Order: sequence, then C-alpha cells, then structure tokens
Amino acid sequence: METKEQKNIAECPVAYALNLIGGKWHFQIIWALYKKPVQRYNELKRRVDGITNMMLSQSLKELEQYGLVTRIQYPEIPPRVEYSLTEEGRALTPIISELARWGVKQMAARKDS
Amino acid sequence: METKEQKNIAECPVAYALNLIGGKWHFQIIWALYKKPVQRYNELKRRVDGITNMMLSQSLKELEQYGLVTRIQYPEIPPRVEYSLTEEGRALTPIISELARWGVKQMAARKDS
DNA sequence: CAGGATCCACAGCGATACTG
DNA sequence: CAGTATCGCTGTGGATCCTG
Repeated sequence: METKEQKNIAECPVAYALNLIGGKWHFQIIWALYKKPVQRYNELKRRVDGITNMMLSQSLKELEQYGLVTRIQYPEIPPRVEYSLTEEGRALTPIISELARWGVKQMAARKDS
Repeated sequence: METKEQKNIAECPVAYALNLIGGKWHFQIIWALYKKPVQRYNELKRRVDGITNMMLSQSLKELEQYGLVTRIQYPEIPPRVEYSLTEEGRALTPIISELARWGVKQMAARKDS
C-alpha cells in the first residue's frame, strides 16, 4: 500500500479526515448520535435510513477504532449495546452542521441541474 | 439508477454536499484556489500534489458545473485559462478549514494506530 | 498550454443468509 | 438483540498516450 494516496493522507489533514469519516454512512451515523446521544444498535439502524446491518456494524467499528464513538456492551440476555459520541466525535458535529447548511443552499440554488 | 442512494442525496443535505464535493481531489483543488485565488491550469496542477491531468480537468469541470469554480478562457495562442472560486465555492472554505483543524488534532491524538 | 480518450484496477458498497 | 460471512457488482480513480 505505498501509493501516492498514502502521502496525501499523511500530509493533508483534510484528506486524513475524509479518510476517517468520508465513508458513505459515517456522517449520518454521527449525526444520528448527535440528535440522540445514546442509542442502541437497532435504534440506530432504524434512524439511519436504508443502512444495512453490515454497513452499520462496519462503520461503527471503524468509528470506535478512530475514537469517535464509544461502545458499551452490557453482559445481559438479551444483549444490549449502547453507542454514543466521544468528545472528538462531538467536535465534528458543528462541521457537519455547516456542511448541511451549505448543502441546503446548494439544493435550493440549483433545483435544476 | 433508482437506488436508495438517490433518496439519501435528495433528502440529506450532507449526502448531497458530499456528492458534489466528496471526490478525491475536490477539496484540495478548492483549497488551492483559496490560497491563491486565480490560477492557471498547470499552476493548479503543480500545487495539487500528485494529481493527474485527467483528474484535474475532470474535477474542474464538475466544480464548474456545480457553480463552485469559475473558468475563464482567453482566446490566445498559447491558450490561457484561469480558474477561481465563486461565492459559493468560497463559502466552503471555512468548512474545509475546520475540517483541516479537526484532522490535525486527530493526527496528533493518534500518531500510533 | 490546456486538456481529451481509452483502458484497467481495485476498494467500497450492497444483498442475502447465518450465528452467539 | 446485535452482530458476521460470503460473494459480487459498480463506480471511482489512475497510467498512459493523444490533440487543438
């Protein structure tokens, strides 16, 4: 894996950031966890429209690895797992918010193509 | 192309925004044009490290279509083409800046893996 | 100088089915 | 309930060469 891509990720903070959270669902998951700070797996799945089990669990695992999401598993039957944002994850929400605001403007500005 | 994806893009402003500028080079191009507001093609190419002709011209075309970048072509020999950001493109730069700041923190926070 | 065309590789994403 | 495994597509990005 010694492509130029790696160099970009190493040198450009934006590329680095997007490498962490540029996935298709990451933003939406973070956003969902922002709107409701503690959620269980299936709850999250219901809120993030259209996501599959695979993408959700995979994304959550990545976000947890990156230190953006906290996973707490309770040793009960039936199993209960709660997800929430870390400080670093929460630090991202204003940015998402701004991006959303920008997106809304764009959508309005060019309803046509 | 009637996938659920389209629904996301239509409904979620963030997904919409990322669909516009989530490409691999878009951010970097916008950033380069922010740092030096008017640039010619080859100048831009030199500044965006590692980009190929294909990706640069393709990205610029997209950004122009979306109304984020202005392209001015001078009918001279040799050809001269200058690129700059529109208002809407410039509106994005604070967001990129924040994202960069966040990225820097992340890089520092987890130098290890 | 400023691009376009072609071909190709690969990773991201997805559907479905299965497990502790 | 909270996930995993497998398999395959498809779209994005890349190298290289060509043109007005």
